[in-house]
Amino acid sequence: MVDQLSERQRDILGIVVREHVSTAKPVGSDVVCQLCSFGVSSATIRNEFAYLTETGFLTQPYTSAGRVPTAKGYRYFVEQLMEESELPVSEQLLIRHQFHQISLDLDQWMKLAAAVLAHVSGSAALIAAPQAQRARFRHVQLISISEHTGLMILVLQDSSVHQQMMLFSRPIAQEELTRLCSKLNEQFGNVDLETLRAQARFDAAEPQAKLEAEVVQRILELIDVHTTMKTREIYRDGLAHVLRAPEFVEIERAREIVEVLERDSALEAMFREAQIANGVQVIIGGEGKWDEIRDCSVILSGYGLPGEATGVLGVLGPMRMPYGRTIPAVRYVASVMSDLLLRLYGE
Amino acid sequence: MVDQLSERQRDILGIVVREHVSTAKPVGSDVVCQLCSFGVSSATIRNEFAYLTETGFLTQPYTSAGRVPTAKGYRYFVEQLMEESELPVSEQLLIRHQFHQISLDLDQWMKLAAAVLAHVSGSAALIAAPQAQRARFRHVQLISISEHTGLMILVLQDSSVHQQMMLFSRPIAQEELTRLCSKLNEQFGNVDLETLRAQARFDAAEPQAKLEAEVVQRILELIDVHTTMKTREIYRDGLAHVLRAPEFVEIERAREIVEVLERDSALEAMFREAQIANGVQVIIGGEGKWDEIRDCSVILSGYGLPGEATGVLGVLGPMRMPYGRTIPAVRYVASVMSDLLLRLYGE
DNA sequence: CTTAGCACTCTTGCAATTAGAGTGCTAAGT
DNA sequence: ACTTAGCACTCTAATTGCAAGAGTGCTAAG
Repeated sequence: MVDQLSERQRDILGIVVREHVSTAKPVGSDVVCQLCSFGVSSATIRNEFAYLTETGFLTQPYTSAGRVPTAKGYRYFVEQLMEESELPVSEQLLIRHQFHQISLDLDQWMKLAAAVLAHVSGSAALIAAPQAQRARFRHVQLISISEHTGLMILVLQDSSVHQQMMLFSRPIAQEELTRLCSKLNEQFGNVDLETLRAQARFDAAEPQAKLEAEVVQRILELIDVHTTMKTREIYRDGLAHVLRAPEFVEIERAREIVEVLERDSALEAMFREAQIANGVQVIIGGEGKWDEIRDCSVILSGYGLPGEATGVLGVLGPMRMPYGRTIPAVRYVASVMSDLLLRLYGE
Repeated sequence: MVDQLSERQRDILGIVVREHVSTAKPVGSDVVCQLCSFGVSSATIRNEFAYLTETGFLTQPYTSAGRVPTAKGYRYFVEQLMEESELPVSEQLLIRHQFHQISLDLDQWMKLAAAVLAHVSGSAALIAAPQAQRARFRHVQLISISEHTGLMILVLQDSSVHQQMMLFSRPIAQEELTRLCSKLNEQFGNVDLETLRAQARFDAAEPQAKLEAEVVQRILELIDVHTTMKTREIYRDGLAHVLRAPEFVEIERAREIVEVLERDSALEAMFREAQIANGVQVIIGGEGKWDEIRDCSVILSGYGLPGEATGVLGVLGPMRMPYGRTIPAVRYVASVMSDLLLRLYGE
């Protein structure tokens, strides 16, 4: 990315990107000529085109067609040329308002966030639930369902609630479960995960408290699952939007994208990168790593409370995307979600 | 549907359906002629074609092409002609095994059910979480998050767990919350919903127990939401499968379907019907009611414990669908889910 | 360095043609 | 009265050719 572009080349690249984004067609030299402010002829533009094509910022779909930006071209545009246009304040307020309308519920928020993001971006929206980096025990409750089954409810320090069924090897009454829970809640009240783990090992050695040992075991398992970010819920919306883009008229391409969007593991791979980087992350054309989305771009942003609980949200759309509008939109929704989480998890 | 078809007409219709399902192309008279057992010429078949077309079981995509079954044709096939071929026992066992592999967790089961259904049917799988017809209180827990916020966890008789954040108008400590919960749990232990509702009205009149009144209020709200089936979670999988069908090469059609599959409300409308009927329900070509899926079929089945908690699952695919295989598949997965729920909710 | 001019390339759209599939009808056969 | 061979007819799908147009690359002159 050491290529130095002249002022004019930058301008031309910018024009080509903007024009191509809005028309979806290759951009010819005289179109640029008419749009650009410096008075030069289309022949000059053509010379510059030749250079930009040689250096990999543009391509031609076929010999002697207009030019189309490459992934490298878009990248340059996003990093150097683009100017972001914030969401209009009225829309910002509308969004914030919608979140405050609904109840204080993470699940609802996630769905709304996906819907809002899909709406403002016109692309497919993705959002992964926030996840704690390190989890601490807060509360456990065991509820007897039948003689041999119970429902365990676990609340962690980050306010996440987890539930799991348990099968008991002997009949156990609610009273015994309640007693056990009181004990555990008191005992583990503000204990570190490591301490808890040590405790578990200790308990396992003592055969008399079989039930307790098992419950503790389960608690640890759930915490592990919660922390490894393998299983977090991914919310999607506006999937149909991407099928609107002309680059997906051939159903094959469209199916490929839908398959990626459906496969949690594929998305997690991208999310992982974005969660580490801070700020908005733009993946253009799969960046060589994800061939299935070679003509898509993904705009992601982490959100949440760093160190406490963080998630990832963003959009996936055609590479030919209005970055200048979409990036601020993603950033804004991320900030709204962060604010909400701050309220939810307490200060 | 009073049309009487002769033995031979039925046979021909069956052949056309089966052939069209496997080739996706209009079926000509001599193809049928070669496939049918009774020795008649293609001219005779053509005469029968004319009748079947007139009575609305078949159509021609254009004058002088082969015949294609109409929705009515498929309907007749499904109800009278089709013979179901059960899933091979090996596959049945494999499926059951998969469910027993994973932990005793409804959410996991739903995801797996969707995946399995998508896999065996080769279409898009849909599954709505089971929902209680009438809900009874079982347990409530309030956990202090910060001075002014608390997390309410509500467990109903059907083992469903609900959570909601609460904002307090005055600082409240965990002790007070715990005390309140104990009281409520004892008081409402096995109380009917109606009694609870009456209680709430009574409480509202007494100003001194503001917190308690609000908690009870929230509990009732959650139960309402849980029972109205407006909000239950819908799991999807194998969405990309339907884009494989040749009827969706024109992206427009494909987008329409994806839009329907994405919109919860659209699916709920269909689910509602299937939940009432028992056994497997087949909706062919939208049945005049849902134009967006005019060339799709939906196969649905209720599952769960009637009177206790029931859900709906099924698949959506092109109208040209191997009903004889798909219907048993849906039925089988529904039965597996019912068995699992029986275990989960206790006998 | 810029630009006018021009030949060249490639797509796109349109029309005409052909081959083939499959029908519908008629008239003859059983 | 049902069946069937025969045949004209219709419509699609694939191929071809052609003309228009867009846009380029190159060259030579400003």
